[in-house]
Parts: sequence; structure tokens; C-alpha cells
Amino acid sequence: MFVPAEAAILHADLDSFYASVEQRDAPRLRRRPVIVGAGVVLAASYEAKAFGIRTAMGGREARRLCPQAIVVSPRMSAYSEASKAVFAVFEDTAPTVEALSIDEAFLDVRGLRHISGSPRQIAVRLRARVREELGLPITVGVARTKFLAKVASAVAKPDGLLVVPPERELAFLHALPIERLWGVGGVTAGKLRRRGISTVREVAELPEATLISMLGRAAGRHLHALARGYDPRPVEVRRRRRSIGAQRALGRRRRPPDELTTALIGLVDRVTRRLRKARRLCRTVVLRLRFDDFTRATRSHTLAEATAHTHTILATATGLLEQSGPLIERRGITLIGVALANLDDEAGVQLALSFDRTRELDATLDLVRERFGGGAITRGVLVGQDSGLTVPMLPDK
DNA sequence: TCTGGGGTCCTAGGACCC
DNA sequence: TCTGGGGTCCTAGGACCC
Repeated sequence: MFVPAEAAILHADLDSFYASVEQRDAPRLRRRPVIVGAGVVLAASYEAKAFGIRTAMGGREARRLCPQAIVVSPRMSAYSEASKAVFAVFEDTAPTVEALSIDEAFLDVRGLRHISGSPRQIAVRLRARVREELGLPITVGVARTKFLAKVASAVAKPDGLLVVPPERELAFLHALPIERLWGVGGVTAGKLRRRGISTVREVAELPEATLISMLGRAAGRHLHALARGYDPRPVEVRRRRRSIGAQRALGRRRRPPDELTTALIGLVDRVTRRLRKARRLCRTVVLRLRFDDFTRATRSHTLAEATAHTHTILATATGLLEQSGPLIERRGITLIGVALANLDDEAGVQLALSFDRTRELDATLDLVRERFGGGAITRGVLVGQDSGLTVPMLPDK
């Protein structure tokens, strides 16, 4: 069981990432309210946030709140570059780095005391390096668990550092409003508040069964554990992605069917390119739709064989779109998207293992390695020199 | 010009298999 | 005639995150 005793997990989170990159690269934007993205706010500088501007807010509303704000178009490649540079510093700081998104990560710094100093000293140096070498503000939360580190960085923002020592965890956590919990969004917060629960302390006082009956099994258990400061999830290098998607907002204007088909072709083209670039195959094609009233629907189809072939995927997606014709007719359409799921390795070979049930798992895997010339096994996928081997359903030893 | 674009995980029912 | 339990896969929807 993973139960670290010391506060040695860092959650590092760049502040207003896109907006900070823009301010770094263009002096005229510094100390000014900056909004990235015109239709919808993708990021707002802290000067802009002071006017009440928030991420995902409509552009019109944002300009109403702050007419003097400078609106810039997103430069995704610049953010991607900046992210790579920041992650290089993360990797240089800790042996285990778990990326959460383009601008945040967990770092496990246990066992580094002799080499790098205390977790706090490591965090201080990390912040200084990102500021000095890359010109970007970053906030770091330090705690015994991932969840607490994440909450700590959220509380410390912007440009801050907060260490939560183990003996202060519950006092820190219990005083917070439920909305601060990672995993509690609008719907869950609403359910809790309607029952008169507004702080983490009140959640912690609830029996697990009550939370499960309110929120469902997984969410109830999860929240019950977190509110008591229990979070056994280790920092681990991220698994491979499980889906690849692309989508396009269409606005409220009525679109003729051939325009939808054109949009679909563009999306499938984009998404299959990314699929092939990642050297993956997909077996499931998902069509995503959003309607005039903002409700959503998905339609999916699973193929018999994995593919990265544009025409196969396009034909499948087109079929799903045709099937959705009546739905679109009735409810109008404001967004169309395609996602590819059930991803396989391009070179993955499905290997049906039949083996002696008395053999230990490790011995079985050794046998597979021996047979196929070595390689590393990751998540059930054995990647060899030239080919990958999927090892399905290994039984308990 | 109300509401972008990219993801993850969970739930629940039905088909199908042993 | 009535009665099982356990498991996987697929589809659809929903909540949440950045």
C-alpha cells in the first residue's frame, strides 16, 4: 500500500498559461488585461481576471466586463513549445513526473532530501527556475497526497507556494468549500448543497453509504476518502491516451446536410492524421453532436478490425451521421465532432496466450520475452524491437 | 454571436458466452 | 417449468477537468 508519511508530492501548475506566454512574448501585453481567444475565453491574464473574466466565458461577456482588455488569437504551437520547456525542468527536478495537462504535473520528490533538499526547497527552486529560465509564473502545492497537493496549488494561486504538512491536512481541508474538491463540479456541488452540505468538513462527517446513495458508487467512495485526506494514488508516468478526437462548433445557423458532410470530412482527415502520426489504430468511431438547446448525443460504431485508414473511418462516420439525420432535423445542430477510441498499437500483434495455470505470471512473461526477443511490457502491451505484442487477460498468478 | 476544443472516467442496460 | 451466477463487449449518456 502506498502511504507516504511526508509531504513530498508537488503539484506544479502554470498560472494563466496561454496568457502568460503571450505576455512573455509581447512586452506591450505585460501588466495589461489580456484575453486569449475571441469567441470564447481560452485564458485570461490575472489583470483580466480581476475584472471577473473567467476561462470558457463568452467573448462578448468578457469585453463587456473589461472593454480595455487586449484580445489575442491563440498560438497553440507557442504554448506547446513552452510546455515542452517547462516539462524539461520538471523532469530535471524529479524522477517521476506525471503530466496532467499541457500546463500542470505532479512530481514525486520522495527520497531526494540528500541530493536536492526538502520538498519545500525543491519547490522554491523549481519556481525560480521556471521564472528565470522560461519567464513564466508557476504555482506549486506540496503535500502528502496528490489530491492535497492539487488543492494546495489551487489555494496558493497565483504565483504562489503552499506546503501542507501532514499534521495540518485536515484543518486545511475541512475549512474549504466543497467546490474546491478536485472532482466536484457544478452538478455534484448542487446535489450536496441541496442537502445543506457546503464544506469539506460536512462531507467528511457523512457516512460513506450516504454519499454513495447521493452520488453513485465510485463518486461516493472517492469523495468519502478524499474528504478524510485519504488518497492512495501514486504519482505515475501517464498511460497512453485512450481516445483521439476533433470537433467543430457550428453556431446556431441552420446547416444544410452537405455542409455537415464537408465538416465531417475535415474532422476525419484531421483525426486520422493524428492517429497515424501517433502510430495507433482505432476500432471504435464516435460521432458527437450538440444541439440548439445544448443537449448532446453520441453515436458510435465498433469495427471488427482496428484501422487507421481514412476511408474506412470516414465511411463509418458518414453512416453514423446519416443515422442521426432525423435527430439533427428535429433538434438543430451546433457542434459536430469525431472521436476515435479503442486504440491499439499500430504494430501490435494480438497474441493469444495459452499457458500452464500453475506457472507464475512473471515466469510466463519471461517466456514471452524469451520467445520474442525481449522488450518492455507496459500495460499489457509488450513492445519488442520491431513489433508490439498485446498480451490479453493474464490471469492472477 | 451565449457557451471552444481536447480529454478522462463512471454507469447502466442488453447481447452473448460459459 | 422454473431457476442461477459470473464475465466481457458494445452503445449511450453524463460528470468533470484544463
